[in-house]
Amino acid sequence: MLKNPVAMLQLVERLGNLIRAEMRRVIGQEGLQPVHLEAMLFLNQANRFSNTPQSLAEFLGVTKGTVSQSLLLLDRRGLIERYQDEVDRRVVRLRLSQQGEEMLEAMQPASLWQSATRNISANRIRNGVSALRETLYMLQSYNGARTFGVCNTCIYCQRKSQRTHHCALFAERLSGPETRLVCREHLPKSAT
Amino acid sequence: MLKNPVAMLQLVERLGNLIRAEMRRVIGQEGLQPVHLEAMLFLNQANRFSNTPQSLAEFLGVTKGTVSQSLLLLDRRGLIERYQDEVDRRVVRLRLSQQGEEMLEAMQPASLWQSATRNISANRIRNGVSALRETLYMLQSYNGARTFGVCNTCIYCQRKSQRTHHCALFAERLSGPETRLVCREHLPKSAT
DNA sequence: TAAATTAGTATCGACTCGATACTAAAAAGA
DNA sequence: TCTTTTTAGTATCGAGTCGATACTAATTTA
Repeated sequence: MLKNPVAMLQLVERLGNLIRAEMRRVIGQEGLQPVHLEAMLFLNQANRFSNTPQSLAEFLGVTKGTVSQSLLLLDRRGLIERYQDEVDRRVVRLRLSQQGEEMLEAMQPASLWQSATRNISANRIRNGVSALRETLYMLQSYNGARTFGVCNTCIYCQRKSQRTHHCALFAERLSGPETRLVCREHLPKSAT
Repeated sequence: MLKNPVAMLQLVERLGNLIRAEMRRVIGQEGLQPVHLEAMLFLNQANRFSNTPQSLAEFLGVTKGTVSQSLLLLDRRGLIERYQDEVDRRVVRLRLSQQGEEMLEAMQPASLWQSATRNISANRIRNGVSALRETLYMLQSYNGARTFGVCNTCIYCQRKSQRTHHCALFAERLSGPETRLVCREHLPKSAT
């Protein structure tokens, strides 16, 4: 029964709630809810294998019915675009609209956080990030949730040359910028 | 433009959402929502100066009208008790009922987290906790939010003897167990 | 003693969220 | 090849959150 892990849990919980409250404050002026901002942040980061309602539902941890409703609203507001997949005509692809990108750009959700962490030593932050990341992977592996990481931490990612990569799962070539997007099939290298 | 603080923000955000989703899963079986569990956890920790609807609203970051609705529900379910303050008859005092305490006890919200952090070195966790705590204090000071800490990190807390403490703000004696509860008037010693 | 502040409640409308039921396309089996 | 099953997504319903607004009652201030 260690005390520090519990302290870390409570801190993460509290910080998460504060971030959420701040989100509500900022995005409430647009008539949106926190989950809408999270959806937009996800779509801004998701690679071409992961930009679907199903994937978003898994990321947010809600049912596909729920996510369908939120997407309806984002669509009505003109913040996202939906289009049918070419090969599998069941799946819907999602992307931020011009307007959605501009809203995200104007919001700068991380700016407050940047100043809040200004005086913390790089070393402590590095340690914190590493502890949090490992906890995240463990938690996700427990309940079989996806990790939604980027390619360079993924077991399927193979570096072909200086600037071309290859995904062994989808058997497709990846451009440099693509390897910095998050993927629903991500499997962390460090998974033991 | 440092990268690591942003990584830490995203990790906290993601972990916060996972915790929230897990909360929803666990407490949903009782027909409750995450915010109800958070309210109960707060009431389980709040000292006698802080167990009011107003204080809970500030902790949760919602309006008093919203919190009033949630308290109505918790009351209907018999999970909390409400009683009038003796001296100021406007204020309502809150406490967990027997049933509420038992539910919280049975839930063990931290158990998953405990095992997820098992293999992380104590040193990295300590660093993480310290970085997160400082970030939390900074964020709270920015928007004038309360810190809701415990007495031994509070500027008003004076140690009188081995086991008696004194609060300089309320000018009252504090028992040992009381100094381990959270207070809405908490002011961190380290505040610069 | 009157005015202002404070703690809390009530009501409304937009939205989340899970549950359930549905459609349509693709995959698996016979 | 022709079902049967699985998968991706949508529609609808009910309980609840949440902010906004309007209200009551007790306390504090002027």
